[in-house]
Amino acid sequence: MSERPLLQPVAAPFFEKNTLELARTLLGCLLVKETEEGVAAGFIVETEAYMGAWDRAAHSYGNRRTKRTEVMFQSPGYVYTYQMHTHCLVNVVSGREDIPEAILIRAIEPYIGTGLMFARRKVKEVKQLTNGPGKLTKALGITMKDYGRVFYERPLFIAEGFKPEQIMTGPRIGIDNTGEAKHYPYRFWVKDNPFVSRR
DNA sequence: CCATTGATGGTCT
DNA sequence: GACCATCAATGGG
Repeated sequence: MSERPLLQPVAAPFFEKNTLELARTLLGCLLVKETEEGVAAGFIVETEAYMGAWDRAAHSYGNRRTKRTEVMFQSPGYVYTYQMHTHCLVNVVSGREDIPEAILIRAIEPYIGTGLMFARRKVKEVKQLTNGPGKLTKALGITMKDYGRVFYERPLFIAEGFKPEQIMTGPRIGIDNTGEAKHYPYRFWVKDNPFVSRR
């Protein structure tokens, strides 16, 4: 009998894809966080691509390099966390080194550690646990301390999941003041999944 | 069910 | 001091 752990991180080359392709590929994959409290994981069901230097909605627009965006210039697979108001949001760094692209994880479907998620979120309905980018980080225990980790190693990693039947595409959420970029169809989600943040 | 609004704190100029 | 890749509470249909 195999004693291999149930959840195994993907290998680093998994992230070596065109950013828009990776944003689609991440749908259905597991996002896993291991802490002292236990393991929590969910299937990614909604993502948004941020296309770096020429995308006005990206933090790295114009190759802007600051303490916050620094990790976006790393090789693909790095963890980019940043704070929005009182919430921590998590991104997968994409694009080769010095190409500052990233993919925001906007929603997951709880799979493992639902009890732990409820303890962290204090909501009543399962749906409310992880149907938004600030909600899922709190449910999984992802914080600014995860900035600069890599998604192909523990304790915060991507693992294989399911293959979505149908993927939907549309404009990104909450980026009204970015001119042309507002209309780019860089948001991806699993069709009819109840945990997608908006329909 | 949906739309609106106020609270919120770190980052960057 | 402005700007947000948000959330939860509220009030109406």
